[in-house]
Amino acid sequence: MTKQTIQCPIERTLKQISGKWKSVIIFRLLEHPRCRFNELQKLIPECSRRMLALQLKELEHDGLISKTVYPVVPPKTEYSLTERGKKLKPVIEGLQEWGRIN
Amino acid sequence: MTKQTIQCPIERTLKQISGKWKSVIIFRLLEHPRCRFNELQKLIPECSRRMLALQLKELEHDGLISKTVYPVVPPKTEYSLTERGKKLKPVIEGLQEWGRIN
DNA sequence: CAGAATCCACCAGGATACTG
DNA sequence: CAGTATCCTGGTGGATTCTG
Repeated sequence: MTKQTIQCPIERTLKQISGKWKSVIIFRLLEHPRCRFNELQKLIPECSRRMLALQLKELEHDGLISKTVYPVVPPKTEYSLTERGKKLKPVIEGLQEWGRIN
Repeated sequence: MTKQTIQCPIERTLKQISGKWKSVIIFRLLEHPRCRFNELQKLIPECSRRMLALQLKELEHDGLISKTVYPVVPPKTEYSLTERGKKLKPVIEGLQEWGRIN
């Protein structure tokens, strides 16, 4: 988990979404709800498997996404945004929009 | 400057505002336009002078803030948001708001 | 006052290999 | 398939000192 400093709300938000791949993961999950691990991998090929796992774990810990594990062989998991995570939509779109026109 | 990866607009935005202190600096400059170096220091006491200087330099390089240097002794500088930087206001407020209620 | 320079510790993250 | 485990390196950021 990232370092401990004084926390104003902006910082808390950024801590939760600005991990190296978090914003992209959230963005992908907004357009592709219910993604499997490997699907996310393909959607974000520059992100290593290790990093993807780490970031997903943090996002889950922060309650932004939830993981469903199907007890089948071979393993199958699905990731989706929680309600809390979905509330980020306008914010993420704001970031997207500003980045697009600037 | 931060590392080079594939750039979707969100990432570009986050790169520019999510340096360790950048969002806070921007936030402070939204409420306190035209701040001197030491004033910012006092507004963000947990940020070291070194870091403040580095972050300000990057923000300036990215065209989010501008620096005015008055040719006086002792030195006097003032930092303020550029137009481009000011456009971040709704985004920053979105981050702030989400962090506040979540 | 407003920084720049230097030194150093730590850890984020890549590459690779292994597993239930 | 969906992850761990381990090893290793470059970069981030703190502390301190110097300067125009």
